[in-house]
Amino acid sequence: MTTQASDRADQAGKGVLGEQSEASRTRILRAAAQIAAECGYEGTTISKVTKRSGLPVSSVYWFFRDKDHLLAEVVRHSFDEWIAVQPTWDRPRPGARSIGEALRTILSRSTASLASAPDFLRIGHMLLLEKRAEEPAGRGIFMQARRDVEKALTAWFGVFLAGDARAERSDLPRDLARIVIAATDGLFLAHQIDQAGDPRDFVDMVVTIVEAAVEVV
Amino acid sequence: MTTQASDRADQAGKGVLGEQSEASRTRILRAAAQIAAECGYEGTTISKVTKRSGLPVSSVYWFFRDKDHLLAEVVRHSFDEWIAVQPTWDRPRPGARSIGEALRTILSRSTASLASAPDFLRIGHMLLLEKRAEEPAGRGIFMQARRDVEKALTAWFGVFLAGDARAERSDLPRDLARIVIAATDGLFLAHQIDQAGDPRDFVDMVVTIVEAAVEVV
DNA sequence: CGGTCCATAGAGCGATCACTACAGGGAGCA
DNA sequence: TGCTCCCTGTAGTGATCGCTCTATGGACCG
Repeated sequence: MTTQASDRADQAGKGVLGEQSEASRTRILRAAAQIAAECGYEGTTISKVTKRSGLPVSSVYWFFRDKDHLLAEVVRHSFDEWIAVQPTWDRPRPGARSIGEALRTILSRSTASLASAPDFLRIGHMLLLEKRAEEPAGRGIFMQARRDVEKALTAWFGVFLAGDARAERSDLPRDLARIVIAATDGLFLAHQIDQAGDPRDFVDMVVTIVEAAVEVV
Repeated sequence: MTTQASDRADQAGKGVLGEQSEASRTRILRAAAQIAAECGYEGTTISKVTKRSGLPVSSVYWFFRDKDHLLAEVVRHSFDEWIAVQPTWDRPRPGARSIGEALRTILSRSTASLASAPDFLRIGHMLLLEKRAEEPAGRGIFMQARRDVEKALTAWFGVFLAGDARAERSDLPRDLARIVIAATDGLFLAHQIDQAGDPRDFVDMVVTIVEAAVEVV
């Protein structure tokens, strides 16, 4: 899941855009992300994007094929920004003693960034909730990102539990990964209501749940 | 949280509509619920509603003030339908021995109906995800419904834990209620991707989590 | 039969939608 | 100076949006 070239750059055959060009493209993406967060998928109009970005409609269609591809790139761009600041899930931190401690370290950073720039998560959830006939391009991108995260989390749990007696149940790491993701989804949604909720409480909750789940199983 | 009279019935001063009238109103609500599930809030257009319901636009505006109030009534109607088939949360079932067993009984019925008619949950989640300036009427209705459920769940846990040593921590029942709600949200969302997932697995998961949480705290 | 009210039918309003066409400006190179 | 290419500016397309208007069919009451 890495950033691919835009529609325009694809046609030009180069992955590199000029400074001005890149800046304009990013301004459009940011404006679209904000508006999608406020008005939803269908509520995001090209007119609003041009007003907020300050760029004309022709610039939007210069960089992006149509509205659908614009929003797909918003999801991709936002997810790439998020994943770039994540700690590596490849293996447990060397100093970690318990699974709870290790998980807490990672989740603290993940949720902190989730609270600051969750556009891909917000828009992705919107796209998951709609079951329309012709699915938007952004939906596929979000689902792929989700699968990647689940895979990484599963691997992380797998490595951590290696040598453990419970490792015999081969689907335990995957179940734990799904619990973490589902808990993140549910509490991200709860956060939309109760903005005052402390992210650390959220982390405590998830860690408690996972520790307990490992204990019980 | 009970069904209120519609805009039209309000003006007429009577809560009762004729047979034909009630049937038409319900057809419009059902059509709007389906379309909102497919296309989202802004994607729900009066034109689509008239096509699917078979009733003309004038009938829609006869029963509902505008699009916003129509969708608010969809949320209310769907939630009322759901709550009507729920078991009472007032007190634990007499025969239940453990909190896990009691919770399992209730959650089994709740999730079974969630899988069949979750329109209010789906639309409600959409409304929660959007943080627009002027909030839709349906959002307030959904949040009130949510608070009612949290309250009932909190009371249920409170009664169940009465006399327990842990009852000293007065916010434990509320925390448990929020865990159940967040887990339901998260796994409802996961269900949108993996339609094949067995609801019973879902119940097992939540029960395990709550049992563990009670144990650990 | 005429009067009243409910619900439906359908035309049409101005505004906005996604998107296109095309001209023009500015930086680089000659 | 003139040519080229990238990006911007503006005007406009037909379609559809939410919503209003007026007319009408049918049930009930006299």
